[in-house]
Amino acid sequence: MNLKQLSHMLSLSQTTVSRALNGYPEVSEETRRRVMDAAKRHGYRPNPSARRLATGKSGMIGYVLPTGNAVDIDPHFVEFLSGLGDYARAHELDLVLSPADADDEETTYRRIVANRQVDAVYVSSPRPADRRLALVNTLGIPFIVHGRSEGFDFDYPYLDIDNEGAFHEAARLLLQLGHKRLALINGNERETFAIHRERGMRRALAANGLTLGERHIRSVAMTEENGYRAARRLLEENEPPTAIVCSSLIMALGVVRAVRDLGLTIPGDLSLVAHDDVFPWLRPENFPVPLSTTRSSIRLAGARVAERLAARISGLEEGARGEVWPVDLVVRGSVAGAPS
Amino acid sequence: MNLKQLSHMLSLSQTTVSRALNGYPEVSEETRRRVMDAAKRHGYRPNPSARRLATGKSGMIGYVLPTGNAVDIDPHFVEFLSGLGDYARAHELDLVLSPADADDEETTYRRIVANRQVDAVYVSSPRPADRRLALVNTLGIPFIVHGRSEGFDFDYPYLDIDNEGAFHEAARLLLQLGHKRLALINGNERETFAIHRERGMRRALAANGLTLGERHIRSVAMTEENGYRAARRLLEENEPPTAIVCSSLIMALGVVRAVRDLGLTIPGDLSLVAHDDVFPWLRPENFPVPLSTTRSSIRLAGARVAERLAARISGLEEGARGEVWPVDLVVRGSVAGAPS
DNA sequence: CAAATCAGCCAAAGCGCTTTGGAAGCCTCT
DNA sequence: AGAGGCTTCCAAAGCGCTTTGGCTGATTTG
Repeated sequence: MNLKQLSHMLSLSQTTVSRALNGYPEVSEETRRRVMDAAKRHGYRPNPSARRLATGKSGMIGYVLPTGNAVDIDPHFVEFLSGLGDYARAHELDLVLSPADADDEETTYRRIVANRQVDAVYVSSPRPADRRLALVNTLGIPFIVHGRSEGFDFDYPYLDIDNEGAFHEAARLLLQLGHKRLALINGNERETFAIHRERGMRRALAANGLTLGERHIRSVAMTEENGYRAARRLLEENEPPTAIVCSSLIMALGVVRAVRDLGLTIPGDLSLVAHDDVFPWLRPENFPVPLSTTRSSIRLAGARVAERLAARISGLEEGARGEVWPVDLVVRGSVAGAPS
Repeated sequence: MNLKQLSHMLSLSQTTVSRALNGYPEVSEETRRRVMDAAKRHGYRPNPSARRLATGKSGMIGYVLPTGNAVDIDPHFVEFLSGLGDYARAHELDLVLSPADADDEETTYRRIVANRQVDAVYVSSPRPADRRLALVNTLGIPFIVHGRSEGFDFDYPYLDIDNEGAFHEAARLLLQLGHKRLALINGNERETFAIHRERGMRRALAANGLTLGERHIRSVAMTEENGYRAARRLLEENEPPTAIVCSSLIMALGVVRAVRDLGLTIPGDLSLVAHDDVFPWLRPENFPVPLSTTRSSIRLAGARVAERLAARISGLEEGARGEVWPVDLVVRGSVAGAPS
């Protein structure tokens, strides 16, 4: 059932039917009703390919997926996706994943924009002065950044959580408990979120006249193994930290294992706080010692990004609005006063 | 730069240029070379929307993503996706995720097929007599199932691992070590993979004149918490199992925690084997006691599914070919002889 | 009362590609 | 020399939508 057939049944022109369906004003209310009715009854659905060719709009949002042998998509992605899907489902938006060589995403961005394959894109895990942002900004496709970049002379729309504030609060709590030697096990130091977290922690320390020594900060990919290694290195030093803040629950698993291996205890010998993106399959309250966390649901962020993308596509949202979500600090058993 | 302009520059018809580019025989080699050359030089890329409208082919593969508030996409998905991306990138295939209400995926399947949005789809986590299979089979779109279903009167193309064989081997090993009371912590019992695993284990037990009691099998969603709860229930019984086989590494985390909480040890009091889908962020060799596993890379499966989908789209693969991958049994420190 | 306005509809021209149904030119064969 | 067969190209008809530029008849305006 296509437009031609439908308009023929109604003894109307394709023009009128099309306009009736798309809510244009130059069609009488009665006619519109007739058309809408017939369309529903016959299950008419405009062919998206044809519509796309005519309008250039695809009804899909895009994401350039970095891939490669050495590239692992991390599990945060799937939670974000869940949220995105929650919103997209309700609005019949589809998501297009365009796999790209992790070393050359630019070509792929250019392709999907030139081909008008998607109406908008989102960019995630940005770095300072991330070239992808500059690119999508000049390409002129609606976009939203999940996270933030820095060092640009233009503004851009984003959704981020207050990573600096979160880690500032976490560190402040530990300091109040009397800890003097804090350490940070961070994510990839080239990503902005990691920079912000470090900054928040340094700020808290500075306020107490302390600093974060070079040796007390580790930046690694967020795996259990890396968490373990980082923790061992830290804890086997001369003056080991009495508190660790850690950028992910998965790394925290490794930290807990290291602590055990060394015959230490949490929170007796070490206080631990980790960031929790709220995975359904791994919860901080179920750690051997319930884990204190800075918590922010990445899934909710996904839904919000989808919502804003939809708004930008339809012109409801404009400009470079940035949105920063506060982060909860949830205190559980893994923190205690500094050992004397 | 579109076809019209290009053909104009070359003083050729659009027909000829199109045919030259698409490798049709009715064009002289010299002309083809000229055309190819000019196309490359001017960076001509056919507009996919137009091509799609004309041919009905989209160059994309589809996946219907079940969503909903109570629905969690599990982290296996992202690993599978990585593999799929690895292949798709090299072949300029895009992936379309169509979020659907988890209770009604059918509507979405019908939509993407009717709209010709994708050239092929894959279906994952099938259940016995899964309606999605019957649907895509009758809808006539090329597809591949990741996993298997059962109870149909038709065959279908799939890629699966030998879940039954894997768990049979795992159980056999434990039996050889003298264990008599085995337990299974399985995934959702309604999915075929879980059924196969249970079957494999029962077969090994039966060969030794043993059975898997109702109380010694748990089927739950694969989270750390569920692993913990299942293990506690099992281990707090009168005659607790001396060995557990577990369907995922994430649940195994919970099992390990339960064992610790109860003051037991691995492998002294309990031998443990788990299935490992090969996550980069959580490795069995890094468990407190290195974990024995049945191992199969879900990422490689993703790449293979993409490859076969591409083959089916281009007509290179036909029929209902099923492919079953063997699973490695990797023995590490978490298994030992049964306690006396 | 003629002119101007307006609501409501339509025919046709795109969008950029593929594919059908020739046609021209050149050989070969009888 | 004419018929038949290749090779190589082309014009034009789609694919199914949106949108431009009218056209008609009824209503308002000066």
